[in-house]
Amino acid sequence: MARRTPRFRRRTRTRRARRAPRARRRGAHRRARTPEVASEAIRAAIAEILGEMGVAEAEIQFERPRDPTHGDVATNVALTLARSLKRSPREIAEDIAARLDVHRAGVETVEVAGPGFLNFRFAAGAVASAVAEVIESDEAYGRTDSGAGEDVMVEFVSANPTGPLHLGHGRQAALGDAIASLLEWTGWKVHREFYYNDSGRQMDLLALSVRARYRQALGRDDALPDDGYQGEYVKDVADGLVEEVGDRYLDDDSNDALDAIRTHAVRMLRAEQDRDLGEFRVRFDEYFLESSLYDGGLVDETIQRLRETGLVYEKDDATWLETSRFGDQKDRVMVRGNGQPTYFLPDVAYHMTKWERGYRRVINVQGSDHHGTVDRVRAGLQALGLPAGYPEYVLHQMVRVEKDGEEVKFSKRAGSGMTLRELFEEVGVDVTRYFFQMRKPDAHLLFDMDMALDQSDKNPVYKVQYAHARMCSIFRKAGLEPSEIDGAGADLSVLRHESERELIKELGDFPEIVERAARDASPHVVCDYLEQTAGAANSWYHAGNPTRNPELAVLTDDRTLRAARLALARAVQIVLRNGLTLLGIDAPHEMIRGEDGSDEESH
RNA sequence: GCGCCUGUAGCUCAGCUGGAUAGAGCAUCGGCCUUCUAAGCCGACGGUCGCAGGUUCGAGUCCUGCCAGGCGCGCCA
Repeated sequence: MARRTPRFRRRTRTRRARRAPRARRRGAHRRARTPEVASEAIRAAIAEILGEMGVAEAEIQFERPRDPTHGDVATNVALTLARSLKRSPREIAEDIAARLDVHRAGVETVEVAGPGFLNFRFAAGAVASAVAEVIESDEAYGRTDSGAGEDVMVEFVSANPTGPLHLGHGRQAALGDAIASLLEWTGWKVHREFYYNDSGRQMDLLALSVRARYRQALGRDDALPDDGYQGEYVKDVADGLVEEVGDRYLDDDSNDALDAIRTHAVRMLRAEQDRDLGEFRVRFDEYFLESSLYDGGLVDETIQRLRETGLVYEKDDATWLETSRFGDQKDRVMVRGNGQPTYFLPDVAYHMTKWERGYRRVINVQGSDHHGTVDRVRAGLQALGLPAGYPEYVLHQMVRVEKDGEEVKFSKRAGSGMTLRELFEEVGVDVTRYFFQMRKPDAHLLFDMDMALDQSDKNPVYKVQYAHARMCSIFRKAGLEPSEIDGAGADLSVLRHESERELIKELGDFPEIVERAARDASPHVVCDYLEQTAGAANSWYHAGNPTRNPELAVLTDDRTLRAARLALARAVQIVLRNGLTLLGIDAPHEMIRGEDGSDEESH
């Protein structure tokens, strides 16, 4: 299936990004920014009042209260000033509220609440302006330019070509791709890279395993090596070899023959991984081969450069690097007693190329079982003069699959855990991607097959997709293409029902959600947001049931309301679509229930 | 033994640089179909935030110690 996600190459500067300097934007808002203009007016008014009260400088933070009765936006500035002013926060808040010119601050009401919060409520028109902004920005809504076009590399998956991709790789593929997209959406120029460990002992073991299966396939009684690869796929690779070369290597134990077998195996397995990743809709800009480091002399060059630092020493026949000087728990061997380099050395050489290729920011997405290598690699790079925190790491915990309350463990084909393909063929690519993204990387992931196979709104993926499809169904009913709804002539201030206000404020949150998710490399933030927004959209949609509640229906006879509500539906559809697109998940115009558990969608 | 991650409702999880009565989904229970698709909506029930101290006007969030689980501690990758 081709990746339907449009690729936006141009970088867009939103109006908001242009208006607010980056530093202030980061600290200024907590949960929301709706609507920006209004918050800025309040900020200015409060700053002036604080000046009158003798406060030279104070950070005025806004947040969107969880409870709608607390208004549209609130600030805790009185609480933060309590200590320095030696007055109770409540008293300070009362003072500010009394001095505030409500009209000039652009709000309808201000209230002091709780321990000293100032709660503001906007006029309906101010809230609704977010709808116009969403529609106007369309595919660019949610994009910002805080990355300023700088280069960043995201390295992920990086599986050895020794077998099919398993679920850990799948989580990494989904996470890495989403993190890369988040960076693109926030103005970074992203390079997606996959590093292949195609040298070393595991490759030898693979070649020996294939050779054994190859000879078995030709009727010879041969045994797998002790630590050999057990999966069925090794037999497929061996069968492929038989097809290609017949019995050429049946009695040939030479290194040349083994090299040829290894090359064949790597080619086949890489092709299989590429197929799996392609169907999983993950693409890379570059595949970097470990073997190229050796071929290009970079491993030798790296050890040479390390020696020049004076941090290298010989002990027990091996060559060591003083990585403990840079925070590693102990020094590490670079070259073994037998003259072979350990994995550490090409790892350092590889990461050095990232720096030398110009990437001043690199994010490595890896399984947390590799966290032991983090300090080591960083130490090696620091020895060569690179900065201490380079590269950044996103380490994700393991995946567990449960079906009917029981853990699913085995895959005959892989000889171990379930493969990525087995999973997404059963539940669909959209569901698999979403489930891998909906938990923070730090957390263990329980993949609930029962929920994944459910095709109702209980399944969070479908809940979001249904909400999107519902908006599209309104457009169809109205006889309009989505793009025909531009909201231009609509009087949005008529959107004053509580469910509408809440929904609009949700939509206004999206750009900040994307910023935050990108900053924290946390796609799950987007998932949570989409589920919440989809829930608000579904509530609004159902509240407007034309039979039971005709006064809230979108397609009402009142032309003004109809135009405004169509615009809102359009804004909802845009935000849900943008969020899903960002996560690499389809935003179908119509949901069609599949017979076999796989979802079919029409567009 | 040392290091990293995790511990929040029956289950799966949010909770961003400490801020208002700790939130969501699932499950359970109770309402609601002449529909812009009920593949749904509305409501209720449910929590000593692992434990014990500390910092603070204020702690799920920060600090210390302990307990439990996962992962890692190789001249393996």
